[in-house]
Amino acid sequence: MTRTRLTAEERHDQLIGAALTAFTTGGYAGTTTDQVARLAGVSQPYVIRLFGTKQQLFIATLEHAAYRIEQRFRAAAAIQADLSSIGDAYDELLTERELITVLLHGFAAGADPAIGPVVRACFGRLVETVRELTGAGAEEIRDFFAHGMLLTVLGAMNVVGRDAVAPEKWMSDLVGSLDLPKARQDPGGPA
Amino acid sequence: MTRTRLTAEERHDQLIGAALTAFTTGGYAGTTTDQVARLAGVSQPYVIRLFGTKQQLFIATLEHAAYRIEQRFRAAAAIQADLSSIGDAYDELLTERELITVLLHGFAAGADPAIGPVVRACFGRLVETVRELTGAGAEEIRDFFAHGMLLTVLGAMNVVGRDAVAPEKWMSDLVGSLDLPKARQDPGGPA
DNA sequence: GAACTTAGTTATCAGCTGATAACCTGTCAA
DNA sequence: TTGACAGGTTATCAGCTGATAACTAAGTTC
Repeated sequence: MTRTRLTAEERHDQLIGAALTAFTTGGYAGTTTDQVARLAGVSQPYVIRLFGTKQQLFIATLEHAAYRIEQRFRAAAAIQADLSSIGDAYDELLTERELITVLLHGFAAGADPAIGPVVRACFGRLVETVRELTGAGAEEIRDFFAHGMLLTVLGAMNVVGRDAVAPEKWMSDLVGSLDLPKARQDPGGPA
Repeated sequence: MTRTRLTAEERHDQLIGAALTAFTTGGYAGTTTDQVARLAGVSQPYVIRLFGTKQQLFIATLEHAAYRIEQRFRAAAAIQADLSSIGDAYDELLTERELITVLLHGFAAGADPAIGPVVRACFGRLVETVRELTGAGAEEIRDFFAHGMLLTVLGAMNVVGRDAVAPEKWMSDLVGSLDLPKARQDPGGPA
C-alpha cells in the first residue's frame, strides 16, 4: 500500500480543511487532534508536528476561514458592490456552514488569551473589508453584521441551514422576512 | 472545621451559580466538573451526584440562565413595555456577562443532539417572551435579537463589557451608535 | 547507487477527567 | 440513646488526549 506522499504545504492545506470540518462540529475544546488526523487520513502525531500544538492548529483554521469568507465577499462585491450582494454571499456561506460556524466557535473561545486577539483581528478585518467594499456607513455595517450574527447563531443551533430541524413558529418570525438560505438547500448535488 | 451543611436544594442552586461562572469562561467541553466543584467549595463527585452527568449540569445551567434572562425582561417590561426598555435590560445583562455568554456557549454547542433541543427551546422561549411583552412585529423582533446577538458575540470576544480590550476603530463603528453598556461599567462597587 | 532530505509512522506516556463505590457525619425524631 | 435519613467526603479508576521520541521510507541530487 504505497501512500501518496504530499508536500508539507499540500498536507498543511488538507489538514486545515479537515480541521475546519472537525472544529465546526465540536468547537475548540470539544475536538481532538486525532479526529482531525483521521479525517485527513494521517496519524495524530503528524498533525501536531505540522502545527506545533492543537491551539495553533485552531488558530490557523480560524484565519483560513476568515480569509476565505473575505474572498467570497470580494467576489460578490466584484459583481455588485453593495450590502445586498454581500448579504447574498453570506447566505451562501451559511448553507455551507463550516466557514461561518467555525468562526462562531472562535468567537465563543474569545475569552482565551491566545485565541482572543486572533479572533478579534479576524472579525475586525471582515468589518473593514465590508466597509471598504460597499462604502456603507457605520449604522448599515452594524445592521449587516447584526443580522449576520443572528443567522450564524441560528445556523449553529440548526434552526436554519442544511441540517435544520422542523421549524417552529418563533423561528419563522426571526428568519421569515430575511431572504433566508433555506430555499437554497442543496437539492442533492455533489458536495 | 465544621462545614456548613446546606439542603440539597440550596446546594443545587449554589452549584448552578458556580457552573454559570465556570461554563461562561470555558464553554461546555472546556470546563471540568472539578472547576465547578472548587468554585462552590465542594468535592467533584458530589457535583456528579447531584446532577448525574456533566451534560445535565450544563443543561440545567442553560435553562437557569434563560429563565433569569426572561425574568429580567419581564421586570423591564413591567416598568415600560416596549423594545427599548427590554433592550436596556439586555445591555445590563451584557455587562454582567455570565447569563448571556453562557447562553452563547449553549448556542455554539447546539449541534450536540442532547443540547440542541434544550438550547432551541430556551431561545424560542425568549423570543416568544419578548413578543408577548412588547407586542412587536416579526421584523422588530428579528432586529432586536439580531443586535442582541451581535452584542453577545462582541461580549464573548471582550470587545465590549467589563473586561473589554482597548478599542479599535472598527469596534466603535459596530457599537458606537448603540446605547452600549460601556458607559455603565462597574465603577468599583461590590460584585 | 549512495548520501541526503523530507514526508510520514509506530510506540509510548504523563496528566487529566468524568464517573463509581464505599465510607463518614450532622441533625432530628421518638 | 439510638437509629435513620440526608448531606457530604475520600479513594479509586478506566479511558482519553496532546505531545514527545525514535524509527521508516519515498523521492532527489550528484
